[in-house]
Amino acid sequence: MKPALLINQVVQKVRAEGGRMTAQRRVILEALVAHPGHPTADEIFASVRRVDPSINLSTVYRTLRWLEENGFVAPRWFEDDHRRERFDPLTGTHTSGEHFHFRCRVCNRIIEFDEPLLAEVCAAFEQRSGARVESAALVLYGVCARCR
Amino acid sequence: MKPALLINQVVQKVRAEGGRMTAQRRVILEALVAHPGHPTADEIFASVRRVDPSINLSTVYRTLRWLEENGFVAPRWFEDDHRRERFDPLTGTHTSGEHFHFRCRVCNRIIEFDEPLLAEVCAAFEQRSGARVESAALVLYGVCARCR
DNA sequence: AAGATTGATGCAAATCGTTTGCATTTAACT
DNA sequence: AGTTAAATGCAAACGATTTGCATCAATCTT
Ligand SMILES: [Mn+2]
Ligand SMILES: [Mn+2]
Ligand SMILES: [Zn+2]
Ligand SMILES: [Zn+2]
Repeated sequence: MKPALLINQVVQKVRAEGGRMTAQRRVILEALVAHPGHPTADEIFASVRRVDPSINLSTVYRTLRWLEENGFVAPRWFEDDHRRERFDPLTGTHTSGEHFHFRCRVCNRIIEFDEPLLAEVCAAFEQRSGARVESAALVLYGVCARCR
Repeated sequence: MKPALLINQVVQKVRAEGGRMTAQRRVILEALVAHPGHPTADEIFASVRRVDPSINLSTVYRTLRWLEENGFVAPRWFEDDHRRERFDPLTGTHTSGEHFHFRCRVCNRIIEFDEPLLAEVCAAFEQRSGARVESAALVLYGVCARCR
């Protein structure tokens, strides 16, 4: 999905809800999709401020929450600063399905990956425990290829 | 590892560091190992308060941090209240190695499990990406057998 | 056993990321 | 252009955790 398409989708959803497409929402959305990796609210805030210096951090949060509730971004937490929420635009290669993350302890880069084996892990647990597994969060930590 | 043994180990480590084994530390440690699941700081606080009503929450935190730094408990976060830290006493069946968690969305129970397949998931990612994987956090979410 | 030493405690205040209430602005409808 | 209510900016509140500091008490010294 191209960024432009994403914006159109968002416009559509906003209208469908009787909402309004404001300049702030547009700018935040652009900053989000332009951002590599998984930015925090204040990374987006800093980025957006360069375009519109009068924008407020609470607007950034409100917009991100709205995007989250409407399935455009997913919230993520990683063990090192587990307290700071990160936002994962569901617009890249991994749009639709689940995907997983590797975080480099040296450069903090996050690498996304998919892994069919994980479905088997879930299936094995379901069978063993009798539970129904609905979603899975997997984060690997280590040192990325570049940092070795 | 039996709770009593754990306490001895802690005493040993405390002394080795020139620290002091206080009544508070003992009570907190007992509350922690007695607690099923993965308690939060204020669950432990509440539990400890019944034994020693004059104990302070900051003492609970300081003790938990010390236990964490010394490898007696591991910090955990789960997606629903991701902001509240939970403490995992490394004293049960899964003491030494990594283990993983399933969290029931209905009763919030946490089930621990181990899964050899996960080593393969890591190996596959290492090979594909050139990264070195040092640890993995996997949490499954769904509905447990009891709640279905 | 009493005193000295200093690590740990209790308390209150600070911190930090995020949320909320409210007066004001403004997008979208008429 | 005028009306309506959704969204904004601002400041204050929030909740979990941390910190500074005076006091207490576990362990060491005598
Ligand atoms: Mn991602
Ligand atoms: Mn556990
Ligand atoms: Zn790296
Ligand atoms: Zn359940």
